[in-house]
This record gives sequence, structure tokens and C-alpha cells, in this order.
Amino acid sequence: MSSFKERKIAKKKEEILRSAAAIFAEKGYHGTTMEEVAARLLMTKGSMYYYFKNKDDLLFHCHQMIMEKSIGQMEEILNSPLTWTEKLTNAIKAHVQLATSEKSMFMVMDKPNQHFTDEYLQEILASRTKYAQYFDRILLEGIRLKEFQNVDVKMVRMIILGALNWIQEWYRPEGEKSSEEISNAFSAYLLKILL
Amino acid sequence: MSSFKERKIAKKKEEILRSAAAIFAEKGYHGTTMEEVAARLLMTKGSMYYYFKNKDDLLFHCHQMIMEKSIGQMEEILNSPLTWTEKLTNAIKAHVQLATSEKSMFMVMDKPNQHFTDEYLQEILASRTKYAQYFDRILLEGIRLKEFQNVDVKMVRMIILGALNWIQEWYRPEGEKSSEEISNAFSAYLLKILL
Amino acid sequence: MSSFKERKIAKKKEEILRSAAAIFAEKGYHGTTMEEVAARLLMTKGSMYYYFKNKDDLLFHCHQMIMEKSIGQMEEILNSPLTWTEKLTNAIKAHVQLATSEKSMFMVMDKPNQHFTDEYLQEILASRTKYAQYFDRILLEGIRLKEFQNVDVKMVRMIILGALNWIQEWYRPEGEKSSEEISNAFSAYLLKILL
Amino acid sequence: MSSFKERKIAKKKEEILRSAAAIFAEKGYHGTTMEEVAARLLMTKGSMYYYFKNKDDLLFHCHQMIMEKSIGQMEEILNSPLTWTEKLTNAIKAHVQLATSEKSMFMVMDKPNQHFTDEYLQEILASRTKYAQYFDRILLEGIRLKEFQNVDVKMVRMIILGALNWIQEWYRPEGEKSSEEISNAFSAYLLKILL
DNA sequence: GATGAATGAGTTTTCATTCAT
DNA sequence: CATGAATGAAAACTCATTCAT
Repeated sequence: MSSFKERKIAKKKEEILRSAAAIFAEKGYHGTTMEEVAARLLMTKGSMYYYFKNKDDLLFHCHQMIMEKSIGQMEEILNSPLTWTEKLTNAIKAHVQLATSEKSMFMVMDKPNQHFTDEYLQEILASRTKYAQYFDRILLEGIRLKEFQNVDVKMVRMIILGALNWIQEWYRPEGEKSSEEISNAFSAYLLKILL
Repeated sequence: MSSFKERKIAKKKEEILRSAAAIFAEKGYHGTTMEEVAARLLMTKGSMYYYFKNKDDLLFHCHQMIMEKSIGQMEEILNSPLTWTEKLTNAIKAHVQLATSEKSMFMVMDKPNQHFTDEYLQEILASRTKYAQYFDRILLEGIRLKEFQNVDVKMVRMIILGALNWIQEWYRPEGEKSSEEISNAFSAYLLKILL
Repeated sequence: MSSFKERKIAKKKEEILRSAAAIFAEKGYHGTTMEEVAARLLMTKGSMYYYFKNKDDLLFHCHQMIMEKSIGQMEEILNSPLTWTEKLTNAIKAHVQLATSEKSMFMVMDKPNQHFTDEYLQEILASRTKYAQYFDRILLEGIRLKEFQNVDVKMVRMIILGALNWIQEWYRPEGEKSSEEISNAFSAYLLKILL
Repeated sequence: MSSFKERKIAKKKEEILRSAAAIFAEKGYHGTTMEEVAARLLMTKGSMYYYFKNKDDLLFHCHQMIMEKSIGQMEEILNSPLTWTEKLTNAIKAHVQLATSEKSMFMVMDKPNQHFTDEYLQEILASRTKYAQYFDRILLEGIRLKEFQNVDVKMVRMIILGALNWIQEWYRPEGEKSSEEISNAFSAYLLKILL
């Protein structure tokens, strides 16, 4: 159980993370200075280092936050009493919702091996693999139960994830399509590959 | 007509570009120093500045080289006497072939607005729009002639381009799938959205 | 007469000093952070500032503690009813004992003018001079009374102090020679210069 | 054979080293900024990094320069056709001469394990051991040939090296004793331990 | 055309110190 | 008395870029 203090710190950390992600997304990781991140929060550089030991650390926790949410959503869906078709639909919709509502965080997450080494990288890669495998599982089970056609699972998963990971690059909150519409369109069209 | 000298210079430039792209792809643009690029070519930093006036210039010409090829391929396909279904199939295959054979260059090309401003950026964005519009045209014409189902063109184009642009992130020349197999799978599956 | 409270504080201060000296000795003054010193004592940085107003203050009191002991020992020896030969022998032995038992503190004490300015430095330098002069007095008196040969006092004092101040650099409590053996050897050999 | 260019670079490096050592000696390693070292040479910080990759590197090369000279001198002495008594005398005199003429460099050399780790440290420690062993050899051989009394070699070597290593702390070029006088006094007095 | 030396602006990071609670 | 959070000044180091030779 977390104390009041811990909560307060956690809140602050998330605030920093969000602010950092927004700037990273705009200017790129290297194009962003710690100074800027701090300034936008009306903090000093020094204070930021009280909460995060590194610039890398900042980036890593952006990854982690999203990965936890993504995987959490996915596990909820997998544990639900739905058909595999419905599960895939929901997984796609959930991803779209997250990618659009956390656009900055998602943008920040690409090319992890350019930014990380060792443990951090291992952890990130492990999470990604896990996420990919959840998709594979849906595809595989759907195929086994004849809900889906017999496709090359890896290829189809790559198509799906590619389409989903591209969203954050073009989505604009003020754009003509709402995230709701996008998630409907994406799930409907991508399902056509399998049905 | 280009003189011998110009040819030689062009050759050298492409050599530099290729080397630079390979390192950019591995370590990221900012993670790469001019020193490294030069060293890998057994040149000195100074010499590189004879061929490219900037680090940005290096990156820009990576973009340009690929964009020219991509658009060239696309125009050839559009000008060919094929059905729209065949054209889309070929466009997808051509993209896959290029993305796999020029993996490094493709990797280097994302998030141009993080690296460029003004003219360079305008040019890059214009090329991208042009490329996207060629896809749209295929989709639109295919729909008009009833080869394709009546889909939301923008959404489907985003799915297709997303899937294609994700390839360079996971493709490995030594991987289990050849670029040939990938291009077959991708064109087949993506077409299912439209048929 | 000191109250219970004062005693308790004095105790705590010495505890802090000892801990600080140990880390200073290992990592150097600049290489040691207040954080580390505090952490090793299971305190927080903030608390330390209750006891010592400065990092410099910490270092200064390390000096002071040793200097007081050294000079105290020396004065006791000088006031004792011994021959000058015996006094020199005892002075050397006492120094060796202190340098080995308080190795860390001694290590911390070199190059005071790199760490201090003004008053602190004056005080330290004064103590050192005093200590050196005690040695000189022993030598001078010993020579006057023909116990020692007629040597260049300053040179011989420098040899003696040099040899003694080098001990803390190589002495290891678990080493082959006990501090007892070292003090015997040092006093015996150094006396040979004078006899 | 070294080219003109190499010579020029070597000269520059030594110039930097000397300047750095002087400031290190005065203010301590940590108390000295790269800026200062550069400024005193009318260079910019950046240029210094062209010649030395590190602040550590600077310090290391100070060590190396002196260690090479010290060991070189020592080997010359050992290879000369002198008695062991004369060799020890010369070794002491040579050390005094170097310690006084290169006072700054010598001052910079203490407590290497506070500044270095790994390879650098290994190398430094190896050189020091080598130097110490040369002294031991002189003592041992002198004893074997009955030139010297039968002393505890390690203890006597520690006394000698301690006395010698203390010189740089108190020697002043403008002081009352010339380095010549010091070297005569030190060799004469220290020899008394052995004769 | 090539090169090596120099530069300087910029960035991350560290830490002693303070102070409200 | 103790503490955790904040600060700001300083320092090491990096690198794209230039330019005389």
C-alpha cells in the first residue's frame, strides 16, 4: 500500500514523463535538452535529476509506462469470454485508442536499440515480444478454431502491427477522423485479411 | 550529358551516402558522428565536407535518393498497361523490394520534421505526399472500375503504408523470410482488404 | 564541565568524522559526496549539516583531531624524564602507532593547501610547524648534549617525517608487519642516522 | 623514426602535460578545470581534447612521463660498474634531482588509486613496484657482498622512499637548500642506516 | 582535392548547500 | 532534530564545422 508521499512522487514523475514525451515527440530525443523539459514544467534541471537519474531513464520510463498499459489491456482482452474474432477486433481498437490518446509516448518509443543498451534494452525488447506474442496467440487460436482463414501468422501480425504503429505518425487530434472512427476502420479492414 | 569527372563524383557521393545511411540506421542520426562516417570510408572528416556541405545534407540526400527511386518505380507502374489490381500488387511488391534491399536508407527516413526545417522539409514532405497520392489514385481508380470494394481510401492507404513502412524495422537479410516471400505475402494479404 | 548532551553530540561528531575519513581516504576528498558519508552512517545529508556546517568543516576537523592527538603525545614525551635518544625513539614510535591505527585520518591530511584557505589553513599549518619544531627540539637538544652526532637538523627532520608520513600509504592492518614491528624497525633505523 | 609532424605533436603534448601538472600540483587534480589548463596555454578546451582524450588521460601521462624517466635513470645506475654503496648513493641523488626539478609532476603522482581504475592503475602500480624492486635489489646485493649491514630490506626501502617522496612537498626552488645540497645530505644520512 | 588542427557553442550531469515542513 | 525536495553553479566532454597549408 502506497503512502501519501509515494503517491505524490509518482504523480510528479508521471507529470515529468508526459512533459518529456511531448517534447521528445516533437523534437526527437537528442534534439531535446533536459533544460527544455525542466523549463516546460517550471522546474530546474537539477530537480529533474532528483526524480530521474538520467535522460535515458526518462525515455525508458516512457517506454515502460506504455508497455505496461498495452500489455495490461491485452491481457484483459485475452482473459475475456469473447470469440477470437472479437478479441482481435478489441485488441486493434484498444491499440488505436492508446496510440491516439498517448500519441507522444508512442512516437517516442521507436528504435529502442538506438537509445538503449543492456538491461534497459532487454526489458523493452522482452515486453515487445510479449505483446507480439499475444497477437500471435489470437491469430493462432482463431485459425485453429476456424474463425480465421489459415494465414501466415507472422506476416499477418507484421501487417497489423505495422499499420497500428504507423498511426501515431499521422494522427492529429484535430484531424478529420476521430480515434473512434479510426479504430472502427482499422479493425474492420484488418479483419478482412483473416475472414 | 555528364562528364567523366561528374560521374566519378556522383559515384563517390553515393558511396558516402550508403555508408552514412548504414551508420545512421544503426546508431541514429544524432548518435552518429561525422568522424565515424568518414572513418568507415577511410576518409577524413574534412574530405567529406567537400562532397556534402552538411550533416543535414547527408541525411537529406539519403531521403532524396530513395524518394526518387520510389516515385520512379511508382510512375513506371502507373504508366503500365495493367489492371488496377495488378498495379497495386506491383506497387506493394516494389516497395517491399526497395525497403528490404535499402533497409538502412529506409530506416533513416523517418520523422523528417525532427531533422529538417524549411526547404529541405518542404521537399521531403512534398515527395511523400506525391507517393501517397499515387497509392490513393490506384485505390480510387480500382474502386471506380469496381475492381476493388468501396473502402475508405485514406484509411486503407494508411494501413498499407503503415504495414510497408514497418518492414525495415524487422526485416533481416538473413532472416527466415526472403524479401520475395515477404512481398508475395504482403501483396496477397493487403489485397484481401480490397477484394 | 560538559553536559550529557554535549558529550552525546561530541560522540556523534567523532563517529561522523571517522566515517568521513574512511571514505575520503578511499576515494579522495573530491571523490566523496556528502551523500555517501551520510549514507554509510544511515543518516541523511541534511542531518549531517546539523553537526558540521560544511564539507570543508568535516575535513578540517579530521585534521584537527589528529593534530591534537599528535601534539598531545609529543608534549607528553617532551615533558617526560627521558634521555633525548629515548624521547626521539618514543616520538617515532608514537607517530607510527597513530599513523597505523588512524590510517584513514592520516591519509586525508595531505596537501592541506589544496583544500583550505585562510583561517583553517593557518591553523593547520601552525600545528604542523609546531609538530615539526618539537622534532627539531629533540634533535637540537640531543646534539647539544652529545647524545646525537652533529647533523643538519632540518634535513634529518625531513628524512624522519618523510619516512613517517609515507607509512599510511603502504601500511595494511592485515599486512605482514604489525605496527609494533614497524615502529621498532623505524625507530631503530632512523636512530642510526643520529648515533 | 619519427616524422616532423610526430615530433611537433609530441612537443605539444609535453607542453600541455607540463602546464597541467603545474596547475594540478597547485590546486589538486579535482580542483583544476580543463578550462584552466587550456587557458594557461592560450588554447581552448576543445583543442586539449584533441591531444588528450580525457582529464584522466592527462594525469596518466604525467605519471608515465616521470615513471619512464625514473626507471630509466635507475637502470642506467644498475648497469654501471659501481659498488652497491655508490649505486645507492647515485640512486638517491638521481631521485632527489628529479623530484626537485620536476616537483609539480611528482606532486601530482600520489594516491593513484584514488584517480585511476583498471588498466591505467595496473600500469602505474607495475611501474612503482618495478622502481621499488630496483631499490631492493641494491640493498640486497649490498648486504650479500657485505657492503651494507644486514637490515630488514623492506623496512629500510620504505624509509628511503618515504624520505624521498616527501621532498616534493617541502622543496622550494628558491629555498635555502639547493637540490644539490639536499641530494648530498639525503644520500649521506640515509646511507648511515646501512653502513 | 585532402587533411589535421583548432574552435566554441552546447549538453548532460554532479553536488554542496539550503530550507520549509 | 530530521528530512526530502529543490536549486544553481560548475565542470567534463562532444562534435559539427572551418580553414590554412
